[in-house]
Amino acid sequence: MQSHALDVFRTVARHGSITAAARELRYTQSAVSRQIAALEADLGVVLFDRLPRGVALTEPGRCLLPHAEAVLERLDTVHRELDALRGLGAGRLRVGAFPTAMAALVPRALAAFRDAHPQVALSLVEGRTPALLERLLAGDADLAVVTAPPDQPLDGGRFDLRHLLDERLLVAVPRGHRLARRRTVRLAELADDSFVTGSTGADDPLMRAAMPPGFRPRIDIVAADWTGKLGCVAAGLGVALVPALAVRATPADLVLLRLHPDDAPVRQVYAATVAGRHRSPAVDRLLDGLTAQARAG
Amino acid sequence: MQSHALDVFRTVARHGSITAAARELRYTQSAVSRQIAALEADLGVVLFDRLPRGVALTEPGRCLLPHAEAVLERLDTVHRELDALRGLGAGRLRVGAFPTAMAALVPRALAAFRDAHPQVALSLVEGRTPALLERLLAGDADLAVVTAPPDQPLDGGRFDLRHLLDERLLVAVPRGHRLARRRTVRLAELADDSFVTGSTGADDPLMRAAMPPGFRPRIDIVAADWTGKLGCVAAGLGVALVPALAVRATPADLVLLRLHPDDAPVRQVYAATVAGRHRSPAVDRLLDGLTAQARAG
DNA sequence: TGCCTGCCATGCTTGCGTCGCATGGCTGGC
DNA sequence: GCCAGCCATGCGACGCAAGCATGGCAGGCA
Repeated sequence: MQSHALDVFRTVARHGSITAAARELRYTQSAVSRQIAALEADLGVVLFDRLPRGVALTEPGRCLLPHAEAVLERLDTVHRELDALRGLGAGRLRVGAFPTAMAALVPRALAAFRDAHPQVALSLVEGRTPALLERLLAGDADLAVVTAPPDQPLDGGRFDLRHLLDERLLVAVPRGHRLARRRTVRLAELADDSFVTGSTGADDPLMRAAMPPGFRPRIDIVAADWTGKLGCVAAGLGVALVPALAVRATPADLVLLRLHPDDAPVRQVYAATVAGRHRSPAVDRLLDGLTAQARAG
Repeated sequence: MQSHALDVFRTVARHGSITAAARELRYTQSAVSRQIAALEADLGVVLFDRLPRGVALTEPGRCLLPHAEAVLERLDTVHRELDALRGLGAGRLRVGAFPTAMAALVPRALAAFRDAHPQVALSLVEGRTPALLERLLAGDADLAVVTAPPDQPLDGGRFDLRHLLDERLLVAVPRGHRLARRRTVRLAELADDSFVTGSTGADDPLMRAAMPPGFRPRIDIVAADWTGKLGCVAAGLGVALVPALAVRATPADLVLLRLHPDDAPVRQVYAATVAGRHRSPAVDRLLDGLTAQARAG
């Protein structure tokens, strides 16, 4: 006896008509009639009385119906559970992350994910938050690790946002710098220092986020990546604002100072997916991994 | 997906070997191999890792196994319950009967049936023949004990009619009545007697059935049930026509006389089911019980 | 190292099962 | 009486299931 026959039986019972069930199931009436007859022969009972207009469940038919429904429901559960497992046994996971999240947080979470689910193909794209969100909406990414300065909150309606952490800004100064012994420093105390940034002036997101009104830093050096920036700082060519996420270990030739809370609004870091879209088990699993990684620091 | 495949899957999982499962299931190894492969293709997951010596359940395979067992167990339950229905181990039997058949014939047959098949749930509804037949057609009753006067034969085409007995009419007279010593009496001999009936005159089905043309009985007393009617007769207030079925025992203060065959057309009593409809074993068994009870008088 | 056995996968072939189309029979409504 | 609705069934085509035969791989033993 096959579960398909039980589905047909259930549909006929619901409609009280072989012809109507055949219509719904996209069969001819004759095929359904024969399927019911075969099921009756298999079970050795008559399941329906054939009336002039339709069919009526017999006692054995009434006995079978709840069982049929239970079996079909169970098989639905099977399919759902295997779908969930399948999502982690194969497939792809396309991730985007903003630059400083790519220093440690995201790579570590991805490495753990790959250890657990080696069959899932991973890809990681770096970008700035606005571009990453576009990728999400376009379906080119499954998940993006993004950040938002306090003055530019993310659109909570179009995205599901999982808060990962609040990111602090640090100041990198060379070990011999006059402020090297401090723990916390104010921006005003750096007014005479040259800043090493990723881009010139107001274009740099870090500088813009940290900039109180009227403060105009001197920028003599622009370096694209953190190796270059921190190298310049260590050589005494200037100081730099550094997101905590970008620091995997404190280099021996640098000192990292905290910015005073009044000078450095805290950036919030989220893992974003598109609201209302099916989320694969892999995405769910990576979300959990990122959350754990953020907690572990 | 068919339940047979689940049984094969379960057997392979138990043995940890396709070849051993094939042996138990009386298939070749190749057939079982292909059935597992088909199930895997159907579900979109790998259920077994193929080892040099046998097979091992994968994660999806381990997920499916308890579900497979539950579905197969459920289907076993289906088979058992339907077997029980087929063999009278369960189910319901809904019976209807016309009033005088409920005095002794039908209750006795039902009592015997319940003694033999206590798991079958019984219900009994009293009604007049036309209403009972409607209940049959509507599927609200499985069997009805009905009667038909000779001038109103039942529709033999829509119903299967099992003839149970021909019901005779008797005359109840008080023990001191002038005709009490007789065995048989003619209606004309009762012309001067007052009749006790269930309703006035021509409305009473018994009076109408027994009434020869031109015979106009005097009706002084109307009593609804047989206790009342026979009580009045015993008290000498009149005589009454009594269906043989209504008499469970001859009361000590009454004499029951037969009506002469020319005066009393015999009513036929049938057990009716709907023609062309599946008849459950319970119905068949009750038909036999009613027949036996009718013969036993 | 070579041979043998165990075990699963797969090609080829045959018979069975399923289903569409066409048709027949019955019932109920107009 | 005719028509429509509805279920059952014959015929034929196609797909599926399973046996036989064979291939490939791994492990054990002489």
